[in-house]
Amino acid sequence: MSDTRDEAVPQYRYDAAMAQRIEIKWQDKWEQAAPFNASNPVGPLAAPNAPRADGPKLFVMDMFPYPSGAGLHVGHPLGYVATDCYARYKRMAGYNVMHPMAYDAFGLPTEQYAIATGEHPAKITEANIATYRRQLRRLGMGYDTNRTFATSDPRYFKWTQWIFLQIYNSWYDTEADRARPIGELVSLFESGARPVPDGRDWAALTDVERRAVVDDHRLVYIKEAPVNWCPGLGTVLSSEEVTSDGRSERGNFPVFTRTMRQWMMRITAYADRLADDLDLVDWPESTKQMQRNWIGRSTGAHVDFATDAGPVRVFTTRPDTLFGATYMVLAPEHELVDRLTPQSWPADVPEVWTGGYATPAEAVAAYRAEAKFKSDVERQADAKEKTGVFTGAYAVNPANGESVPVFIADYVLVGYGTGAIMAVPGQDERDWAFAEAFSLPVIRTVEPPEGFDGGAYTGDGSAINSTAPDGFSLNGMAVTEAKEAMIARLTAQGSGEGTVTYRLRDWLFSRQRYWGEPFPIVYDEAGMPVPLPESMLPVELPDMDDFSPKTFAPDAADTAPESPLSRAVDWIDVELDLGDGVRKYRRETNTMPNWAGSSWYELRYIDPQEDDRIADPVNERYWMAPARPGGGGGVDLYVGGQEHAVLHLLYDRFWHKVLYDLGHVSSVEPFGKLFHQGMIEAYAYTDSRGVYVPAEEVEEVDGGYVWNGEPVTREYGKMGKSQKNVVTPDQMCERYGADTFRLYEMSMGPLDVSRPWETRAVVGSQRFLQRLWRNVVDERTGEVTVVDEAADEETLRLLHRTIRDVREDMDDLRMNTAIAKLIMLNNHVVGLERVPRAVVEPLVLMTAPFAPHLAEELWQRLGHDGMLANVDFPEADPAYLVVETVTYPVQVNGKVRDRVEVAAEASQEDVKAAALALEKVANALKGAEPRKVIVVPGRMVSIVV
RNA sequence: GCCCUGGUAGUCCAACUGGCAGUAGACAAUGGUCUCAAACACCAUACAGUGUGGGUUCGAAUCCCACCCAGGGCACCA
Repeated sequence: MSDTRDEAVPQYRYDAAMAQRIEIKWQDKWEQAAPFNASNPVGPLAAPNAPRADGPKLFVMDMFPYPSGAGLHVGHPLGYVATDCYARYKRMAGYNVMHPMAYDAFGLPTEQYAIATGEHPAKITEANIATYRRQLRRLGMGYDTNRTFATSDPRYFKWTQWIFLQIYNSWYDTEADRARPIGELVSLFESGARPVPDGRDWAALTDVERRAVVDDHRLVYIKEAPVNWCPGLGTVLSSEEVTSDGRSERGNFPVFTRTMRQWMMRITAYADRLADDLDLVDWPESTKQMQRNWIGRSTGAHVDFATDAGPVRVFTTRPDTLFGATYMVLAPEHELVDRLTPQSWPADVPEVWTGGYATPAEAVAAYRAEAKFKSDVERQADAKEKTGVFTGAYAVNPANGESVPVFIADYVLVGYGTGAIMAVPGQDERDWAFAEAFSLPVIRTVEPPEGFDGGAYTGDGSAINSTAPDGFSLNGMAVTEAKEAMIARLTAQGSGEGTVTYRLRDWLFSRQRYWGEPFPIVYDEAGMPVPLPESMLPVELPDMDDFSPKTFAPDAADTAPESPLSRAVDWIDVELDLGDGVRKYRRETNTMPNWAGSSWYELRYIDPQEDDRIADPVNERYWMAPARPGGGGGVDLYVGGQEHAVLHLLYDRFWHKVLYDLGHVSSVEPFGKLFHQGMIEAYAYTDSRGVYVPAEEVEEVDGGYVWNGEPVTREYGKMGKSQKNVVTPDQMCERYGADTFRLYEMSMGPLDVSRPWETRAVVGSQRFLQRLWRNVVDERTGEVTVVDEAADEETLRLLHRTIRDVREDMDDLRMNTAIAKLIMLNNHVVGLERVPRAVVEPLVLMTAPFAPHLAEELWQRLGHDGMLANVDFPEADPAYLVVETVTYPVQVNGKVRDRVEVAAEASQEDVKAAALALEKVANALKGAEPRKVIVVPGRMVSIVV
C-alpha cells in the first residue's frame, strides 16, 4: 500500500513531510543569523549597519504568557501569529521593528502547579519556558533573540524591586498633580512650608513620629484596613482579583473581608489621570469603558450633618435633594458608630427601629455581628430586603435644621464615598425601600411627571418642598441648576462642598506566597519599615524545601494568612549597614503580586542588557515615542486578551505614570495602540451520562453527533483537557506544517472575532500553499518552472491592485482579507500557461509574513541569496492602478436593468446619456419620462420614474 | 437593572465614507477528471437578500427608532 502511495503522490509535492523539512531548515538558519533583531540607537544592541536601522521605529508586543505546564493549544498563539505576521510585514516594508517575547514566570499559576507536583517553582518555570520556546520556534516566530527574559530572573526582578523603591520613595503632590521624591516632602515639613497633618510642630516630633508622618504620604504604605482574604489560596487579594460574585479570579475560591495590616499602592492618587489619559490612546472603546467604569468617577458633594459626636460627612451625587433627606445611614463598620450610640433609646422609638433590643449598643452589636458573617453573595441576594437598625442618635440636616434619625445598614458600604449617606427616599429607590421597611417619612423634592405612581422618582424635574427657614429656596429649579445652587449654599455655610469620589481602591500589593518578588524592605528595631538601597538589589528568594503557603478550608473566614517566607528564619534576620553602622533588621516576608513583574516589562525590552538602569534614556525615548502627534506614546501595537482590560493594563499604566512623574520614562502612556485578539474555542461532546468523549472521534450523522455508535450532545466553549477537545499547534505542525497552521489561523476571520476551531478546514490553507508551490516548482521533477518573459497586461493590473490592497489590509491588521486577495492572485497565476517571474516573485514576498518558511524556500529556489526578513515588500506601480473604463450598473426604480461601460473620465452628462440610450432601460421605462436621473461618479446610475 | 459588542448562504467570513449582496477567501455539499478502486490533487455546480418590525432616502447589510437573540463588563457605588 505504501508503495502505491509513493508512486501516486509526486515526489516534490508540498505536503506535510516536505513542509517539515523546509521549516526545520529555515528555523535553524534564522536561529543562526538572527535576522529579526532590532537595532537600538545606542548601547550594546545598537547595530547602525543593520538593514532597517534607519527606518522608522515600530514596537510590536504581545501580552507575554505564563508558561504553564500544559503547554500551548491552538487558541493560545493566535495573537502571537498575528503580531509575527504584522512585524514581518512591517520589517519588509522598511520599519525598524522590535518584536520581542518574554515570560511571566512569577505568580500563582506556576506556584499552584509547583505545589501540585512538589517540584520547586524555579525548576518548573525553567522547564515550562523551554517547552514554550520550543513550541513558538516550531511555529516560525521571528522574535528578537537579544530581548528575552523571565520575570523571575534576578537580573530582571532587580528592576521590579527598584521600581517598587521609586514608588515607595515618592509622594503625590496634589497641587502639582504629580508624584515627587519623598525627600522633597521632608524638606517642606522641615521648612514649615507644609504643616504636619495633625498640626504639631515638625521640630518637636521624635524621629519615629516623623517617619510615621512621612510613611503616611508614600505611594506605597502599610495600612490596617479591610482587605480581601482568600483562605483557599492562603493569601490576600486586590479588589481587581475578586470577581463580582465574591470569589477569587484564580481558582474561584470564596473571598472574605477582614481587617489586616497590608501593603497598599496609592493608585487612587492617579484616578483622574488614569481616566482622562484614556483619550490619548488608540484602544478598543469597550476596554476604555471598562477602565472608566472600574475607576468609577462620580461628581457630587460632601455634606456634613451635625451630631453629638461631631459632624458626620456624607457623599451624595444629588445635593439638590437635601431637603428630602429624612434620615441618615452609616455603614455598620463606620468609625463614628460607637461614639454616636447613646446609653439608652430615646422616647417613643418604634419597635422596628430597635430590633427589640434593650439598648442601642446591643442592637448595634447584634446587627454588626450578623453583617460580618454575611458573604458578599448573601449580601447581594438579600439586596431587595433592606435591613438595619437605629443607633439611637439624631443628626441635623444642614439644609433646614431638621433633626433626622441615624441608622446603620449594610446597604451602605464602608469602602465607598465616606461610608455614610443622607437618605432621600423620595428620589432614591434603595432609600425608598428602607423607608418603607422602617416607616420613615418621605418628602418629594423633585416633582414627578403627571401620572407617576411609582415609589422613588429618579428622573429630572422641578424642585419642590425645598425652602429653608431663612428663605433660601430651590423650588422651580431643574436638577442640574438645583445641584449647583445647593453646593454654593453648603460651601458658604461651611457645611459641605462639591467633590468627586471614585470606585477605585488602592492596590493591595502584598501576597502571602513564595513564588514572587521579595520586597526590598526590612524592619528596624522600632518595627518600622526601612527601604534597602539600590546597591543591595536584587533581594533574592531563600531556597526553601517547603514553599507552600498555609492554606485553609476555602470557607474558613476566621483564619489569618501566614507567609511561607516567615518560615525562612535564617533569611529573615539580617545584619546590615544602612548608613548608621551595622544593625539588626528583619526582612519583610510578604512577596509582590504576580502583576508586579508584568507592570513594566515593555520597558525592559528596550534595553534588556542594561544593568545600571531600566533602560538608556536615549533608547527609551526612541522606542516609546508617540506613533502620531498628540498621542500618549508607548508601544505601537500591543496585542492580547481582553481579560486583562482592567487588571494588568491598569496596573501597568499606573506604574508607568509614576515613572513618568519621576523622570524615568518619557511617554505618558505605556501602550499607544491596543488590540484584543478573539478566542478560539471548540466543540466538546458528552454522552448520555454527561461524560466527555474524545471530540476528535465524533462523527456527524444526519445533523446529529455520534461517537462509537452512541448519540452524543454537542457543546461549545473553551478548549481543555477535561473536555477532551484540545488541539495543539504541535499536532497541526505535524499534520500540515507551521506555515499552513499560521495561514489558517490568520484566514479564519478578523483578528478580534472569536471563532470555533475546525481542524478539517485547515486543508484549505494547505491547498493554497500547494498551488503556490506548483506555480514555482514542478511537483514531479522539483525543477523551477518560472519563466523570464513579461507578464500580460491583465495579470500586471491584478498584481498591482493586489499589492495595494494587501498593504492596506496588513496596515489595518486585516490578515484575513489580505490572504483572500493573495489566493485570488495565485488562482489567476494557476490559470496562466507559463508563470512569469515578475509576477510570482512579488507574490512570494507578499506571502512571506504568513508562510515565512515556504516563502524563504521558494525565494531561494528562485535564485536569490540571503533571507527574506529585510527584503523590500512589493510596491504597487500606480501606472497599473489607473482605471480606463468604468462599468456602471443602471437602476430603474431601484432595480438593476442593465450595465453600461463608459470611459473613466466621462462626464456625468455622458454617463447619463449612455445609460438612457440602453435598450433594456428604454424597455423598463416603457416610454415614461424619467423624473430624476442620479449619477454617482464611479459607482452607478439610478433612474427614477 | 445599567453599559458595551455583535447577528449576512449549512459553517467560518467579504462588501471602502449609504451605491450591482459573493470573479473576496475557506470548509462542508453535489457532479465530474485521475484511479482497478480509494485517498490525495484538480475542474465544475448550486446555496442567503443581511435577527424582527418600522423610519429616513432615488437607493439601506451599512444611518435612525423599537424589539428579539448571543457574548462581555458593572451592579445596594449614594
